[in-house]
Amino acid sequence: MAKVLTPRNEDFPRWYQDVVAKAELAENGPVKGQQVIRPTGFALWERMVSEMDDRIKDTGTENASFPLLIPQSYMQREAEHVEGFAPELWTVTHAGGKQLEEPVVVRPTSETVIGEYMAKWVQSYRDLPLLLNQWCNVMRYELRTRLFLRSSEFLWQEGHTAHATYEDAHAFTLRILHEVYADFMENVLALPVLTGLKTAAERFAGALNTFACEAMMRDGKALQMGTSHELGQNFAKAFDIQYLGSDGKQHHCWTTSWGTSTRMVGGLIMGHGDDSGLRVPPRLAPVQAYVMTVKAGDGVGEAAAALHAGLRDAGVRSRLDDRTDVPFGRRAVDAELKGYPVRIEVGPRDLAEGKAVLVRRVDGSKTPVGLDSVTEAVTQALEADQQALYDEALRFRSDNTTDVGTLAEAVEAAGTGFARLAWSECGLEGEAKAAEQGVTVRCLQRADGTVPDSDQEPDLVAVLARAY
RNA sequence: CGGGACGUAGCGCAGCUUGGUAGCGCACCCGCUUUGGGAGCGGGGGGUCGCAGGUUCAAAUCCUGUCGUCCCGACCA
Repeated sequence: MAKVLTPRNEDFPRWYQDVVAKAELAENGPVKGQQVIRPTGFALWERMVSEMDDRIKDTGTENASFPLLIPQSYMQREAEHVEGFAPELWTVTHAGGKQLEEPVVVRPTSETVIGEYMAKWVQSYRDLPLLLNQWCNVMRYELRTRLFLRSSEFLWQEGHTAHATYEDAHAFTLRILHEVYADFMENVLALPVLTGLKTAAERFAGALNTFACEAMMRDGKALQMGTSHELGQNFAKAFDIQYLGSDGKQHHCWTTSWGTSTRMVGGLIMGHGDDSGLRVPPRLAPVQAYVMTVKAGDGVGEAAAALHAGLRDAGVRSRLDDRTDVPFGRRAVDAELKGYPVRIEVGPRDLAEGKAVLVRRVDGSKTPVGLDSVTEAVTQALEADQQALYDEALRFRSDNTTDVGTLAEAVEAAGTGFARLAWSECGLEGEAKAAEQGVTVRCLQRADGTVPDSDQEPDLVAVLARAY
């Protein structure tokens, strides 16, 4: 078979670009760092949005929409926040052909505008918690960009909540991390993620603590897939988000914010893809089953259409390809590039035996299946392959995670994967030193892998890796 | 933003050293034969050579600048 993609082990970044291009996921926009997401890529994002949105709403959070443009003065109200985002801001200085009196910034994130409105909407402890989310685009100026992984404009979801107490805000931050983010990533994206606490160096600008989900890509590098921040009372004080408590006194709220972006599409590609292209986990897949005619023949088109209809009736997201003007090989290769979990091939030879061929993307296996049992076989395959992808990714991560005793060993091990080192052995100095060699502390965990409440806990483990 | 490489048709590239009317493969269009793993043959369309200056009778080719892309760093979802 002709080589369609640069092999992963030959040049991983090139392989990634090849997949993005050949699977028709996205391409560069006309302005530096921007991206055009094509229908095949956007369909993946839409499925992510759908699954994530359900989980977000299950926490009682409601969607709303806030403006793209933010007064520059808002950004400046929280000192660390401005400082952290200043290098990434896009600023609008003109409108209607005239210079603006106060420049406005294009949102890099919306803590500030939303904080302003939270302050209006929260009056009493009875208004709490206030749980908001918005799906939108944000812009951050970036020096080095890569499709999906880092672009100047990207799509995301940002949740913003206000709570009466520290405990409630803290608990909610972790609830989002586990019940929404990690749950979605592991059960839908089939990507095992480490959940942990970010070090001060990696913390969100203006946050008390940042928690994150980190996944391992197939080149051993880490990708931060989502973050959940407890903002303490920093923004509440900057934006005067106060409530009257049952004690008759005014109190500042405790706020949180949390986000996941189109970067997850990049994670999906690099977490599951192989030398033939994308491999999309069935629960996520916009197209789960791809029914294709192999070649023209008596009753072939009809049989394929019937199988397609049967699958749809059974709730399978099926697509029919009955084209006869494109050779079989090209269509098969294309289906593999796009990572459709299963393919049903129907040709005259199969029909003569009353069968179709079930091809599974995960392992490439081909199994003849009686026409009557195609739907059942597909359903079972989808179920099994969702698990197979997760298991494979988990195994890869375990095989490439090393427990080490010194910083030097950690940096060495991070060349191929994750290194686990006692935080007491690493420390802020070790973190800075590793950073010089392109290795960062991805997160801090307790020895048993659970998420610490703060970096002051004893016996924490630092996970070090190279990262995207 | 520093270091390196590269911008020639939608994609991948040759041509540049030694200036002289722009080429190849794939993709695209038409026809016929094909369709069980990127089909074959024949015919055809498409590029002010990233952009702007300069040198020259003449610039894809030489010079300067600029923009963009990729890789490595610094900054980051």
